[in-house]
Amino acid sequence: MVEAGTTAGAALAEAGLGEQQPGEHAVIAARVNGQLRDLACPVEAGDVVEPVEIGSADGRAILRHSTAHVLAQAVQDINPQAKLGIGPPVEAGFYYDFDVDQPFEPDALKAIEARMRQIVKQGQRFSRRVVSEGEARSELAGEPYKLELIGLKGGTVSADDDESVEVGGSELTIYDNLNPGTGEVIWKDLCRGPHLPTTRFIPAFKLMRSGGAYWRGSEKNPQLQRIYGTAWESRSLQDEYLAMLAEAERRDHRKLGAELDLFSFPTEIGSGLPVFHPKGGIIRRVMEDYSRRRHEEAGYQFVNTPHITKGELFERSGHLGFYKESMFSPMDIDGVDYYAKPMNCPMHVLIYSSRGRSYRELPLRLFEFGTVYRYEKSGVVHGLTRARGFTQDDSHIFCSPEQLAPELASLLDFVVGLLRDFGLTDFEAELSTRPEKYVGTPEEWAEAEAALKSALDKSGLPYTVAEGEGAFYAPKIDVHVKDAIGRRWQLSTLQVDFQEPGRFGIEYQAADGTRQRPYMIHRALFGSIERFFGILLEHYAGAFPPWLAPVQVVGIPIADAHVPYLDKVASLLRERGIRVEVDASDDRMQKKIRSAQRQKVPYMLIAGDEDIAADAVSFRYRDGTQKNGVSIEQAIDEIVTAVRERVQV
RNA sequence: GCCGCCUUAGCUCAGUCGGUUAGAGCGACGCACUCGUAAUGCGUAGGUCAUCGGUUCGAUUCCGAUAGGCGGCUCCA
Repeated sequence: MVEAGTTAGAALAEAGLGEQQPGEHAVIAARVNGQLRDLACPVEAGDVVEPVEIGSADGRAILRHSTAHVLAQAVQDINPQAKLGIGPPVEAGFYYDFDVDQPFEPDALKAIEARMRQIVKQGQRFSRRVVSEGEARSELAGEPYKLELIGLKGGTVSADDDESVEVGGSELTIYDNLNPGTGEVIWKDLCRGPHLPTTRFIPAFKLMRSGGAYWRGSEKNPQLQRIYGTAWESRSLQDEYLAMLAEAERRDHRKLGAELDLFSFPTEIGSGLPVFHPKGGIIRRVMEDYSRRRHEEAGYQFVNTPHITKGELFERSGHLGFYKESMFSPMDIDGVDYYAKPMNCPMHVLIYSSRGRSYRELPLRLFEFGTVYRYEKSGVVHGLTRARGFTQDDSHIFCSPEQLAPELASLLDFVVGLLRDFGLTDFEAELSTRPEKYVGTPEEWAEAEAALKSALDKSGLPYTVAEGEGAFYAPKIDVHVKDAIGRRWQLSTLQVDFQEPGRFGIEYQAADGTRQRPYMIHRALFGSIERFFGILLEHYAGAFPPWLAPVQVVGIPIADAHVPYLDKVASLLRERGIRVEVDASDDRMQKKIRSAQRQKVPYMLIAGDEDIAADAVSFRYRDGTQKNGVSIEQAIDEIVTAVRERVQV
């Protein structure tokens, strides 16, 4: 509670709430009656004023937003012709869009960054000024995009849009950047604010990259040039962030895939169409085998369907109506259009309807590793995570209405259990509910959403609700995982479908003799095998746990004479199902260790005279530790157990 | 699909302001060495400088198109 006639900053200072000096813990803004405000904002008697530290979520957003202004000023300094788009804070940074004649080149970013450092050093003051629409229009006459935003104000711009940082408040405001000595206006921008007190409050920032971006996010609009940057409350936190990015680059599955000889994308085959090499093939086969076994145990029945089909099938399912753009062009077979399938579900529905079905058969769970082809636009193809041909671990479950809730609950349990077995531990779910455009009745939706929600509640998974984000035919649960370096990936999806059973007119005969329409649940667990493979590869940085490692053991002889002994150990391991190689090349032993280490082989078994004399081997693990003189029997047991238990070592 | 950048040996990368024999390291192969926990030495092979077209006396180098890749945007049923 404060007195009248002062500012938020002064009120906080008087109350001894935080340091208003540049630095890692600086108070850089205030929350006045719950609203974020500049420290220079006047306050009234009775207002509740709270400090906003630069390191808080709000504080970082303000820091990054202010840094975006510094970027824009620097760009216009260097190129006065540049027109301003928008410049909001985003996750871990900020961007600013510009309309420029020449796109930015890497060297240009360096020059802009240098100019930004000068501006930061100068300590320009951010000063807020309320303007009328007419004033704003005349002051910003040279900024066509800003004028467009002014025209939109109160129209389509919602508080969630990036554009709201320019015009999101209840009144139009311009922020002037003032010379700290003379008070002269150096630069100005239409902006909602709030901002840092001065540019000196920016402790660390860096420009990251540039690229094209459609004005207001629509490909119908002209393309602007966007510059991305990041900013942090301290140099060390920025360094940490940059180190995380470097680590992500080190783990890039496209890079590891080539280094470890797992898969490739031959140009001759086509963009987005991977081939798996023997080592990648082993990992993939182990993944599939394990998944297959678990599905069998859970009561799934395995089916197989072809890769191409008459267009009629996808007309009936609705895909050709809604998703034709994402399908490969048809091929003409005897005068009929055939398509590569983008989804497996219509074929599974046909298996269901191949004969009459009884309620006694439900829930009927059909499962297939079904390869699908989707025409992804050329600019979006990305390694294994966004391919044009990939294999879904796809399942469709047909059940009666009363089976829906329990089936969903056990499905969710099954999904998470299997993901855990692959070493993922951090899950989050998202429930997407009825969108504006939907099919079916509100009652059906409410029932399905309630079933999904109760499944989530039972699972104990943390989840968020995404209102209106469901597919037009179904609400859904998406399961997200966090990987070893904290990145979130969307994997599994569960959808309750009202649409397709009706389109195909499928039925079952109920206990009372009536014909009923089953519910259908779509469920992909890995999503796509390829994508999941890529995610696991990055999660483990290529160092797969023994059960998944393509080569589980490498035998390394001290000298050639020890090769036969290791061959004998290897054949014992092979009998136990272990994938083992003996390195009989004429490299020196140190080199062999280095090679095995670089291939991220979980176990190196080394043998020389001492080991042979003791009927033993010596372990070297991936972390460089060693265990010498282990009896052959114990060594085999240790390895076999680790593989069976699916532990990481 | 759109904007920008890139493509030289299996991989990572030098290099050529347009000039005749395009280099290195790693990897592969061969020979010697027979070694106790992350690179032994020597040698050999390997390139239509992505593809096609243009400019030029001459193009890996400059220009254009195509393919593929990378970073963004849009998209991701």
